[in-house]
Amino acid sequence: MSKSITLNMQITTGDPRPIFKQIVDEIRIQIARGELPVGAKLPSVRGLALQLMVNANTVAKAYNELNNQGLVESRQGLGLFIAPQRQRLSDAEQQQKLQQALATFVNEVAYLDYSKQEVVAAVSDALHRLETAATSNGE
Amino acid sequence: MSKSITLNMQITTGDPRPIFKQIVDEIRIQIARGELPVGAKLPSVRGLALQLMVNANTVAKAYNELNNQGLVESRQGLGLFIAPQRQRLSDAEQQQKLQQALATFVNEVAYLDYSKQEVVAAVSDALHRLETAATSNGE
Amino acid sequence: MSKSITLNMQITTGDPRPIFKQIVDEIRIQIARGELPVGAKLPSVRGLALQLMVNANTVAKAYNELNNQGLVESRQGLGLFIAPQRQRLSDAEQQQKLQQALATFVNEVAYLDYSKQEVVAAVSDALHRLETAATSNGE
Amino acid sequence: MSKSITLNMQITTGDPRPIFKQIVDEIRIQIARGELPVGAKLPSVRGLALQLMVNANTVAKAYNELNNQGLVESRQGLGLFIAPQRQRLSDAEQQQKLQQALATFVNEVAYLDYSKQEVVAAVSDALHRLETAATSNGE
DNA sequence: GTGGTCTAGACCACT
DNA sequence: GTGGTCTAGACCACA
Repeated sequence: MSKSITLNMQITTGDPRPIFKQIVDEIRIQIARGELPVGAKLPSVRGLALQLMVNANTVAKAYNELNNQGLVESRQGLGLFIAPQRQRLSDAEQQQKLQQALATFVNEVAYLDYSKQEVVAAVSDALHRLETAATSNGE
Repeated sequence: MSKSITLNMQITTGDPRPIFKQIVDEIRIQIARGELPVGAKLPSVRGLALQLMVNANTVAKAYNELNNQGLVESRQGLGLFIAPQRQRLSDAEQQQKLQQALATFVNEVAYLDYSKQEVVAAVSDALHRLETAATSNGE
Repeated sequence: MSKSITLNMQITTGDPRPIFKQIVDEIRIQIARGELPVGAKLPSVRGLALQLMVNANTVAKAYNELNNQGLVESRQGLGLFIAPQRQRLSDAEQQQKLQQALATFVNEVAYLDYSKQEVVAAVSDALHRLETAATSNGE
Repeated sequence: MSKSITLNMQITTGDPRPIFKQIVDEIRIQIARGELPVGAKLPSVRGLALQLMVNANTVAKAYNELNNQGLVESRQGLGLFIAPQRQRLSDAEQQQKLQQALATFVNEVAYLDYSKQEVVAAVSDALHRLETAATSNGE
């Protein structure tokens, strides 16, 4: 029996994203960072639901989403496991996702009293914080 | 009687933003760019609803939002007008909006296969395009 | 206000497919046949749930699936609409789906006492029946 | 004591079929091909479980299924043996199995961009490959 | 024990 | 009224 990884994450109630999306995003990021190695077993639906104090269906929905995206694969009766890489998103899709996120962001920020430089700097900062977060709490 | 400005915009159905938000954003941006001068009269709710082919309630909601934010002001029985500048958003509020948008953006982009540099460059580009768009189609 | 199309379909309890999958498949087939024209409005979640005597969440799950696959797009507060075509599945994906279905089928049939000819004839028949079903009840 | 045959097979994790079904199918096919002669002794539950690296209960379930279908028979304390032919499935049952498999297959393929001819050809191919596979690796 | 499906009923944002 | 999300609790197939 292979033991599940423990996910360290938590739900933010102030977050505009629905709970299941927060879970999806967090796991996706941890996979991208390499914190969740291929073949690792995710916590059980019920287990993660308990940990996050969320309904099991909500976790199941998140897991289902990850499954659809090919990031994770379920083995019947055993659980969910991090899937081997294979091209997870085509270049075109990635490009589209980026443009999409970019548009939303710019629309949200355009009318604020910040100069282009200030905004770019803020983005750079935020990305930097994200990268270093991995090393600081990962171990 | 002062004639209403004609708003130069259109609704995108593929857009993840709700319709009323698209309207709010567009007007906000046009104000920020100076395309809508202080004191200018906005189209009537019904007029804009017709022009954009959306429900009148939706336009009303957008106008209401703009009113709450102090960007426009209603004069009894006359319509909505672009409000004079005065500090429209406190520094704290601006800061919060930026952080909020930043978080959403980063969450959306983190797991894509782009380097920090690429993302920052893309943001810079997008902001640049926005600025120059103002001068090119503004007149 | 655009009126919804009425879907003529029904849930089969003997079917090994879960209910939501039956709904997805049926709508997918009707789209493929051209019975549901681009831009047509699907029945509301609650409406179809009533019609099929199924829980609303189940219909919602089916609609969600169709949405993910890009066959349908939701307009906030208005409903679900048949999406314009754009390449819905890459050739490689289609090929893979076919091979997948083929494998399952062959595995199910291989040990039965039918000759290759009989099986092929049966498949041909089944496909033929499917095609003609469109014209007979579609109008 | 008669020595068990060694089964020539392996479990595929990507396969949508549950593991026990993969075992059942594989053995069924090998019987149909005549690779497993009547009276031959199957590996023990534990033995096959070890070989395939799956849970013993899973193998037991597969064996149980084969037993129910009359393809194998257990001799008290000796093990499982390939049963003599006698009519293993009634015509009606065979017919039903075929129709069932057909329906699933057609539902899966109907909305793909393949012509009837292409699908039929693909089926014919797949069946052909199956038959020839028997002679090539059977010895 | 695992995930997957379904029901019932509630709340929310948007139109 | 529309879809989307969440909770609670049930049942099923699989390992």
